[in-house]
Amino acid sequence: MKPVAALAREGANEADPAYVLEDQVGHLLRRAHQRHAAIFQEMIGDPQLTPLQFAALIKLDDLGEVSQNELGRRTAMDAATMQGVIKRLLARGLIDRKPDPADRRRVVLSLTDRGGALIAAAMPNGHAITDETLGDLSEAERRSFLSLLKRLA
Amino acid sequence: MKPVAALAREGANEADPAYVLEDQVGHLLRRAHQRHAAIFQEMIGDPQLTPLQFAALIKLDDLGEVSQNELGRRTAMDAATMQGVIKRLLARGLIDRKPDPADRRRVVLSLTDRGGALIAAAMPNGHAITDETLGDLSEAERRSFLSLLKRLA
DNA sequence: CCCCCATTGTTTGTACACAAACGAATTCGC
DNA sequence: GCGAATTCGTTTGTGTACAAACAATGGGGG
Repeated sequence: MKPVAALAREGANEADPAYVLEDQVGHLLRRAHQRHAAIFQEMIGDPQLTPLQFAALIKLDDLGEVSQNELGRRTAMDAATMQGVIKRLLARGLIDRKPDPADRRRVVLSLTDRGGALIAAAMPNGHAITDETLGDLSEAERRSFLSLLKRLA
Repeated sequence: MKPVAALAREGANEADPAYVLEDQVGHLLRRAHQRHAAIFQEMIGDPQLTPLQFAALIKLDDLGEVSQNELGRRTAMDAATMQGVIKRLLARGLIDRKPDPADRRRVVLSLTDRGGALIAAAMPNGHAITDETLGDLSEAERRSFLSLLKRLA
């Protein structure tokens, strides 16, 4: 069968643009994200630590004590995803968890000493990962790219 | 405990840059990708069709008959991920699958009529999704962003 | 011709990602 | 106060994403 894309280009409406997978934002975002994840895993220094876990630890360090949902909002993870991340961080003793006396629905999360030590050690790697991900872009290109990317995110 | 980030800023090395999660490429890529996935699901027109499945169908239409691994390479999916995608497309009767007579390790994939009809119907939505994802960027900004993003992917 | 090596597709295990539904607790409107 | 709506954390189910190990097949070099 002849490609639909080709048929469309021959069809009545000559304005039908071709759909080239490699040019679609979604596909490019997915690939760039994949590449970043690979770089992260290679450079973060702790094979068990994932990008989401690192993000959660960083934000926890930033905020001090927070509830689980609040931390999820700050790191752009939904509540169900947060479950798994928190479970694994607890299992490794990187965070603590206690009930909130003022609101019995909530749990309060905080960084343990181990967690603090881990992010202190990993933070330079985090910068290196960002640098490596940006690849061969110049300083001006990096600023421009990040500023545009922020408007999409 | 005081944030490690703050400690670093007070520490011996004043050049230690702050690690602001919201400014990291990885985090922004992840959020942009999430947003795109949400837009895709809302606008593609078929609630069952995912971005990966659509990409596989498009590439299959493009290439005609291909092996599973080859299709995976062209769509940036690894072999294990491809398994699941192919299984679901087969279950919906959107693609066909037959052994390659010339190489008994391979299976040859091809689009069914149903699959062809689906992508013909969905392709305009695909363009609309790309447009929506790019949001309020101007034409010049879109070109610039896509060109930079390609260099990262 | 045969052994080594690469490739193909599969399975298993771990980790995101989100919808949907849930019970429990809190807050808000009146 | 008090009933409705909201929020919190959890579970289940589906779908990426990839490492690692596997059997079967194919190709190439000696």
